[in-house]
Amino acid sequence: MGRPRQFSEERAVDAAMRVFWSQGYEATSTEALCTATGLGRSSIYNTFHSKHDLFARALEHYIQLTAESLTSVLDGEGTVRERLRRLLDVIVADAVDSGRDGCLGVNSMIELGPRDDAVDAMLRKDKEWRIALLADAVRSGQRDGELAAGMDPVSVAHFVLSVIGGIRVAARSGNDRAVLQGIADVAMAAL
Amino acid sequence: MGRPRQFSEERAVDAAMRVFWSQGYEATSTEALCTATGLGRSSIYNTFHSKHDLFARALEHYIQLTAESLTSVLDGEGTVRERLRRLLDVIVADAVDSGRDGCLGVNSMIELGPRDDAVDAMLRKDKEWRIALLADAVRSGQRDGELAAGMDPVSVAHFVLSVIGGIRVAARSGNDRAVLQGIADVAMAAL
DNA sequence: CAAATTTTGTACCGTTCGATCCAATACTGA
DNA sequence: TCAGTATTGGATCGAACGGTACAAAATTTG
Repeated sequence: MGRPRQFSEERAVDAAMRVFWSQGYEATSTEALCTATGLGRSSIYNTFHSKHDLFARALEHYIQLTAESLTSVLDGEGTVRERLRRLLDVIVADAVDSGRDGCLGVNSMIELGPRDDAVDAMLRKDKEWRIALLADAVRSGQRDGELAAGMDPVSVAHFVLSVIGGIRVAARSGNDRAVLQGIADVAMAAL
Repeated sequence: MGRPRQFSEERAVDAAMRVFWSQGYEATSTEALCTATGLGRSSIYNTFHSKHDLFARALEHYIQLTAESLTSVLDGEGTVRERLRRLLDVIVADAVDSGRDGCLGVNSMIELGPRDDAVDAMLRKDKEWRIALLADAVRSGQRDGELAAGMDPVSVAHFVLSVIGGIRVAARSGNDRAVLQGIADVAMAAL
């Protein structure tokens, strides 16, 4: 009962995510969120309670999107090395697509991680999950004799995540596709 | 002539650098800068003209410090591979020392790069300089037959910078020394 | 010593921030 | 049809922001 909503909550979260992504948390005003989502202040506060809560929703949405992308690549066809290669290619392609926005996860960890426990916990949990997924892939590649057995799978997982982070920072620094692709190429030589 | 300063400009810039480093630009209030530097508002604005200008000074100071560190490692003893290894070790050690502060350069590029031309230009110029230095080192290693000749030196340079960025992001994400060291170890396998 | 000059501390400026209040609006269910 | 309920737009809140004005204080120079 009551007056029905004139907007889609999911669409609003998605629009908010994009603004936070390109401008950062502090630099995004509530008015900017109103313009981007098309909602009025009342609707935003009535639905999401605060700027911080809306940001958490947006970040969760982003984490879910990228998680799906990661699993779909790692569950794909081919050897583990081929799949890791494809993972980096996807990262490069995404980085080129999103221009200088970089990665919302990395951006948020840097801007808010050290002083926002809620955000920190979300990103930490997601990171642990990705490390486990990558480490599993590495272990399976090592079992098949396809990846060097001497390396610690968890370290390799951290390395891959670190290279991904580095590529996204490089993208936000304005490097072009060739540079990002070159980084991915060299990184693959380590595996 | 006139009343003499009661503070050291250099010390003030250094103190400001540390606050910006750990809190970020937007999240650092002018009052926080007063407390950290020990100066009053008047002294800050009389000397540095604006928060943004003070930040530029602080960032320049940081860039200079890290540039000195980079040259001192790359100009050191040993093979190129040994020096690159030592470079990553220094990065890891610094990252552990500065705790979750990460790298002011990376932090600033992410927070301000896309919307602050002055900051963007400073960081871009510094990056180009570091790429050139690293690429030179790689080329010299390749001439001596000590590094694989097949790789593009500039790509390798970007890779190293990217790994450094990744390590610093990982540090700001709260990873401990063992994780950071593991990333450096795997990265060295690519060279 | 006094005029000139610069720094310093304090009070304050206008603006913008995130957030709230409230009446008008648009629905549901009895 | 109308009481009840939730959403909406608009006005507005107090706090905090970056920055300024101004006079007292502390020097140098003549």
